[in-house]
Amino acid sequence: MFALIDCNNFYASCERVFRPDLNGKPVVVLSNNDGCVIARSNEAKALGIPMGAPAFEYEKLFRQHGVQVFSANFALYGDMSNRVMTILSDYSPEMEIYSIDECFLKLKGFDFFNLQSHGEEMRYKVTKWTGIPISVGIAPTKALAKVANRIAKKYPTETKGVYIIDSEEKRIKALKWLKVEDVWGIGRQHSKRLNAIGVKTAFDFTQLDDEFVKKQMAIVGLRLKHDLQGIPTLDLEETQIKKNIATTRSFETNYTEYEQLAERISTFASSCAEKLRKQNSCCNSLMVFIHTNGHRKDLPQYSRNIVIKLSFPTNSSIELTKFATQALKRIFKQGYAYKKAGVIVQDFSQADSLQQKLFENRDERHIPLMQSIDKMNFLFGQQKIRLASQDTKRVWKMKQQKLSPRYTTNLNDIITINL
DNA sequence: TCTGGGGTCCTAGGACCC
DNA sequence: TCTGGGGTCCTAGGACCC
Repeated sequence: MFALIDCNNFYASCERVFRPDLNGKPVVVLSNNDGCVIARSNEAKALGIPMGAPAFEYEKLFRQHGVQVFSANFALYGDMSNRVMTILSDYSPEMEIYSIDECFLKLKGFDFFNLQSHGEEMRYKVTKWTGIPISVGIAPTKALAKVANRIAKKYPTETKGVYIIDSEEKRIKALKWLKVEDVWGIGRQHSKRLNAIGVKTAFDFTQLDDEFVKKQMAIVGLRLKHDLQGIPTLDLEETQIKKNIATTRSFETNYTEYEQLAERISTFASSCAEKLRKQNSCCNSLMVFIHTNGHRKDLPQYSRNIVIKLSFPTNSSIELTKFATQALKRIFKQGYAYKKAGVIVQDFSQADSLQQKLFENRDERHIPLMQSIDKMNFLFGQQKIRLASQDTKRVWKMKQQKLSPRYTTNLNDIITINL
């Protein structure tokens, strides 16, 4: 059996942990730059605020209904996630952290366990120790565990937040209840096509012919179908090491000058380098992209990306910044109002087993230098040591008007309790 | 005026090899 | 008029996830 544990309205719940006065009130969390709604409490969902809603379009509604609005506080959410995952890791030796607020547990050898009470205990302990409410779905396959989780979340009182699919009757009942567009792995495109041929529920989907599913949705779709039929096809995935690393941002205002973009690109490249070093990888290729604001039909549009093959694998901030700046030079065009840019590094090799090249002009001195920088930044706070090409005067700022304190990661922000 | 940021996997098709 | 048969590797683009 697999368990899928999912935090309810995760970001909104994190904000509430330290603001219990917000319980029962509508809460939304916005994306970077306070752009879109990326998390909603149940009360906010009930007001009809959709996922991804542009904040400026909903300002009036927020005010009318006293919706509590927060800027994304990823320092807080990341730390809360670690706490939740650490607790859950005690409930099975095999765990896959699927996203910031979700994990799978493999319950192999749990035949003599009462899974219902096992799930209820997880739920009790996580809520008690972190303040985050969770839902638990348990089933013979991952895709069915996802379905079970949905039921647990939808009917918290009836299920006590834990639902188990452990019989054929329950499986069929659950699949007939679930709309095909809500199935994990079936997105907008596929559900449109499926709906068109009369496939409305997850159950309808499992009744389709294998060949047909494979033709329409490739091998991924077929695996999903089998998993939903109760034939375990998807197993826990262990990959911890990322295959791509990106740092990209939208700007609060438009940038028109090369120098402004060059500073951003330098910062993004050195952030990618830092993330590479964290997972002990070097990259062999790098992409830089810039584009104007696609929503502004009144402005001339320009969008380009460029991929640079590096002559040697590296994770040095200095090297990557140099390559990224060269790349930017080749795609930058004067006369446009740029709104977004980013750096993506790809094609990794392991940092400690690099292939030596005959004409490699890699500077070995960067290795201890980067180690020292990382160490100092860890000790003295993020970004204390930066490259001169980065924003040393802290000119650049993200729009974050409703940022909550970093309650759990910054001593200055720790809460005070008056007894 | 204001519209996020990060990932994964798969497939088709082109370029190339012998 | 007729023009083989088998591979590999790479990339762009599509679909999906949270």
